[in-house]
Amino acid sequence: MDALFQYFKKFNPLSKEAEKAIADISSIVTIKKNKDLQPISHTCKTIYFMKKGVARIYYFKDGIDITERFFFENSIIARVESLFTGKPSRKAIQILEDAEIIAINSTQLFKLYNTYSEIERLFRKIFEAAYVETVNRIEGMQFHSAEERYNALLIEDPNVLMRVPLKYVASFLGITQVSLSRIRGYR
Amino acid sequence: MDALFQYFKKFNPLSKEAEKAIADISSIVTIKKNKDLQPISHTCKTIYFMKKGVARIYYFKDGIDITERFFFENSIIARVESLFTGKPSRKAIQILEDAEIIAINSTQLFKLYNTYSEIERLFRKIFEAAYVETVNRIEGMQFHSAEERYNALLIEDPNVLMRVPLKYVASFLGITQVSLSRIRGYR
DNA sequence: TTAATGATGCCACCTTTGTGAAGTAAATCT
DNA sequence: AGATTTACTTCACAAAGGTGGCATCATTAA
Repeated sequence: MDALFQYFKKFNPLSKEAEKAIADISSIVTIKKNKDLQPISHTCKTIYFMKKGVARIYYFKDGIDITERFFFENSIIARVESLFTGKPSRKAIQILEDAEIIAINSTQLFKLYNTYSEIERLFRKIFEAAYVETVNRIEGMQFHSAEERYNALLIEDPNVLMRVPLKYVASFLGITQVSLSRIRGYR
Repeated sequence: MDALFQYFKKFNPLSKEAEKAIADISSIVTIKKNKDLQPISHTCKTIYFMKKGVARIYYFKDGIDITERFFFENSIIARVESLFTGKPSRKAIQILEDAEIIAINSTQLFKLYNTYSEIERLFRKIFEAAYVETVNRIEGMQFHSAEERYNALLIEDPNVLMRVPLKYVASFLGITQVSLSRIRGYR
């Protein structure tokens, strides 16, 4: 649980009581490669913290598997389009490397917001930062060729290319596996 | 100011005092078409509410003007990648139709978060909703042809095509003006 | 260990989109 | 109103990326 509180400190330090309140509504999940942590069409009621392992959020568009994004150690995993709307998600979370994950019950967490405004503030800041990342990603997608997007990934997040099958990387970049292979071939 | 509080009600109703506190740090701006409400490379310290008019966020990539998104009546305008990080923004806000805008001083607003947790909650919810919209937009960009993206825009946000010059729509869709013209030609 | 499956790379061919150039229409400015 | 700029469209050509097929190598399962 310590890794989680260390992570929180970067956003908003918590009192001991607040940490305990979060610990009380959390549990540790270990899950094997290729399993779905959460399946498609379930409503997201859990916020996850990746202690160890790799995961991705994916969905199907016209029958094709598309990766929305990847998650590595020390990051928060959530399908926000379900978590914040209460609607079922069309997306699933899949484990790509045997993982150890902390699961926080979001229904209870949101109740804690009423008692501990420091917790509400913490998660406000966490999701503000995630929002900024997402806005920046749109910029990357809007006017760059596949090759430029690949090279950017190579520099900014080499983890992805070392720990994740290329077929998932391709759809993440918005291209087919063939195009990705072609681009990598340019060397 | 009333339009703003009406808008807030959809997210988190405020007490009269909280409304007054926000009114005290806000001002009304009227600004003409084609003017920049905020220029590139300024750090964003204002959250805007569009009462009347149209605006866009844009930036330059390799010397080319790219539109990130549009804003119409009854929406919050902010360059979050600057607002939430304190860094200067590479983006500007430009007015596309004579506008009447409410400007909220964000430095003072963030201070109000300490006194009025209802205000912190309100803006948490506003930006959570904006975050969800942004995540959904990535989905639209990841695996659709330019023609599909155009048709989706035609259905979901016809305002854009009726009130905004096509050259701005093109870069918003991630294509050139020539491609957009070609697609529209298919009729 | 062998079979089966999955991941990757590569080829030929075709479709979509970008580029540069040019023309027309509409808006804006004295 | 006339001049100038801006918006939009079109064309011919080039480049990028998708499709279907197939070969190879690595991983997993029996």
